[in-house]
Amino acid sequence: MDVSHILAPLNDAQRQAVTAPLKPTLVLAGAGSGKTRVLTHRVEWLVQVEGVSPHGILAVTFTNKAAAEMRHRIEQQLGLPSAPLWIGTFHGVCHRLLRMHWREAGLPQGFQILDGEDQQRLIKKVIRGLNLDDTRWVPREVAWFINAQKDEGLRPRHLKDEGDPTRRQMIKLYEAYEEACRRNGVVDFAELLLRSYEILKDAPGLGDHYRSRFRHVLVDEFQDTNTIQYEWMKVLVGSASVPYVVGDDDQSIYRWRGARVENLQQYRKDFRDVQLFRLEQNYRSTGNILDAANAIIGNNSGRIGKKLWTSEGKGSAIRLFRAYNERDEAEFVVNKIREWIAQGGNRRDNAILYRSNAQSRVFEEYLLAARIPYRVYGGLRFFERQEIKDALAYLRLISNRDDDASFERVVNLPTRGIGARTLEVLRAHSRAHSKSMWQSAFECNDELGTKAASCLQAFLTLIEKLDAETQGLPLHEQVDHVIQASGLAGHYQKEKADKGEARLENLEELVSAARGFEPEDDGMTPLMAFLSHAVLESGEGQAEEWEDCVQMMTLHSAKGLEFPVVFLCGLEDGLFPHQRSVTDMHGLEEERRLCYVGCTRAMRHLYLTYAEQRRMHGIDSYGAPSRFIAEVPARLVEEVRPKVQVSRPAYVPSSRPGGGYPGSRPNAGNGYVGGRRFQDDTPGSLKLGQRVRHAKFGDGVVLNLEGQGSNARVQVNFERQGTKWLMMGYANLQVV
DNA sequence: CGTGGGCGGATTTTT
DNA sequence: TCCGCCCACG
Repeated sequence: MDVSHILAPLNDAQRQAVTAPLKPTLVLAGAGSGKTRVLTHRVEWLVQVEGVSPHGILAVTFTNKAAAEMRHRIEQQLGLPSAPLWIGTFHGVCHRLLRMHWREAGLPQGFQILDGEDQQRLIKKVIRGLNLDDTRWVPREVAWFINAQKDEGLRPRHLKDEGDPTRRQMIKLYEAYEEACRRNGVVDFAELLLRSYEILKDAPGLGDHYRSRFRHVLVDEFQDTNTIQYEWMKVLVGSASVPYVVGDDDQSIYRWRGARVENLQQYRKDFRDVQLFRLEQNYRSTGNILDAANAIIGNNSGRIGKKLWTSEGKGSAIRLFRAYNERDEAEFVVNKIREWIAQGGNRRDNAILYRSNAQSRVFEEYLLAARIPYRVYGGLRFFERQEIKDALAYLRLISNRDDDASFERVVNLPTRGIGARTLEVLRAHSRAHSKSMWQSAFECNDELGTKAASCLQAFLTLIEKLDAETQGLPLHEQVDHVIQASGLAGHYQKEKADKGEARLENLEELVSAARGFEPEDDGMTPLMAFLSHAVLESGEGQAEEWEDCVQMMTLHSAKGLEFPVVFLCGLEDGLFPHQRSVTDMHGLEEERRLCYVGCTRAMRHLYLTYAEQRRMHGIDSYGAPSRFIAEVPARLVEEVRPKVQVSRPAYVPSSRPGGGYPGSRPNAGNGYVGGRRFQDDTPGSLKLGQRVRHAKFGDGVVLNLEGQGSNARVQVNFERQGTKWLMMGYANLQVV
């Protein structure tokens, strides 16, 4: 058989991985090394060369995007529909299993899925139901606890309070929450995995069935798997199937939400004789960028080990910009983007990456002022919008009357005279009798006033009516009818002009989404399938405009993407690495991986920027440059300072007093210090080298002075706090 | 029942 | 500083 078309587009390492013998495999795939290509070609290889039936292949990813991409590429390569293959996210695949085996899973046939927000609402309800103070028992934290347990595969019965009263209460809340979910016929995201794992493990015959069906299980982004995902995979692979996992320990950035890089190593122990392949040739970035990334990540311990290289050239230097403050930083970035566009580049070639969302605002302001279109990733997604969730709540109530979250959401939307008092009665009743709000609504009439009772009955009738009226209609007409007849459309029509209009447009968009929705085979009604789809795939870019925009996002959301020009911003200790991550080594190393991820997004140009002063949460802070800056070899870095005419070389040898930054490794020797213009008219009585005292920062030595009058600034190397720029007017420095 | 002002809290995010 | 939530008022 001629297999050249499978192998031709691959480099040597990729070819080894694609054609690997049929036994447990680990492909260590560096950033930009053609990971997806290897996965899809492996599938092709299995089918066309090894004669594996597509029916026997399962491929799992983390995001819908990755799953869609994989499906698309496999269809293209194989030239046939990928339907017989199971390709999906962990959650998607587990969901499918639970739909098919709802009986074994002990779920109602029409069970629905809670998204994070729904989950938190329900938890809040549970907290209040137990008469607990929800400032002491914060729903967010309780949700965190519960999810963390589920991610570890733990049920309340597995947990011990260890004599800790807080923990004991948390466990009780977990139990009560499980009970509430059962009553409402809902499952949260973590539950999809855990429940699915449990039935594969315990339901008679089920595990065997799937183990003999899926002889090949491929897992993408393996470094992001958490405990339950790994256990799930193991139970599915069993002893006879062939696992093929692809990942990169250096790109593990989700430890904080339960991901365990150790799973890579664990995998090598749990499966005997795992063959390891390394993909190290990078097709994305220039040599300098890779050298920088390699150097940074080299400071981490316990890596499996990998070094990216490219056959292309070195490319331009990595540009470092020291800004006075966050506005200066934004101005610099926007100017560089302007230049790029002026030279004929696309706006979308530019990505502004930052550690935390709060940083985006300043960039937005400057881009707005410069009239450069931009797009901020990670806002509310389509199916998470208020009006969409309202409409979905009606639809969910139609499919499952016991869904309390949905009930409470729309029972009085639009206003129909059902107030807090009425709801309190219902809640009390449903708590006391372990019934859903819907059931309680039928049984509470004598506990309510006649008016309240009749309003409530009207709502119940409305839902029944909507259900009856939409029976047999095509999905999009069902959606449309519910939006209209529930009064939602009218409600939003009344809202203030542009806001209400936007909401109505979104509701129309929801109808279009329903029109374009193609339900899968499984025994679900189209409506149920659509509702699950809405939760599981919250609709990144539902109404995505194909506009040429500057891209802005956190480092986390940048993973997997690439851009010709990358601005890695806010490189200050405390911000990146984040204050809350530097206390332990694991945290710091994860921040470093994040930095590595950021750098490796860049194809041609990488800018690193930091601000000496940054206003955040209304307070000015002075952060030292990120320690990661010092980890980039000096020979790769070129300092940019467009605001000041540099009349002397930017590099000042270490003879300079206090050179280097606190937190940087000794002898990192980067040439980014110095070079600032000295003023002839030194403000006040301060002189270079002068010892001064600051109320907060303590004693230090004046390194640099610049500006005049109210703009005068002084750089001081404090003994304890390191080097900082201060405004002369506010610093109130005393000469020692 | 809806809104406005006061209060507290503010990494990172997918499903 | 800014956003979201809660409560008090109209």
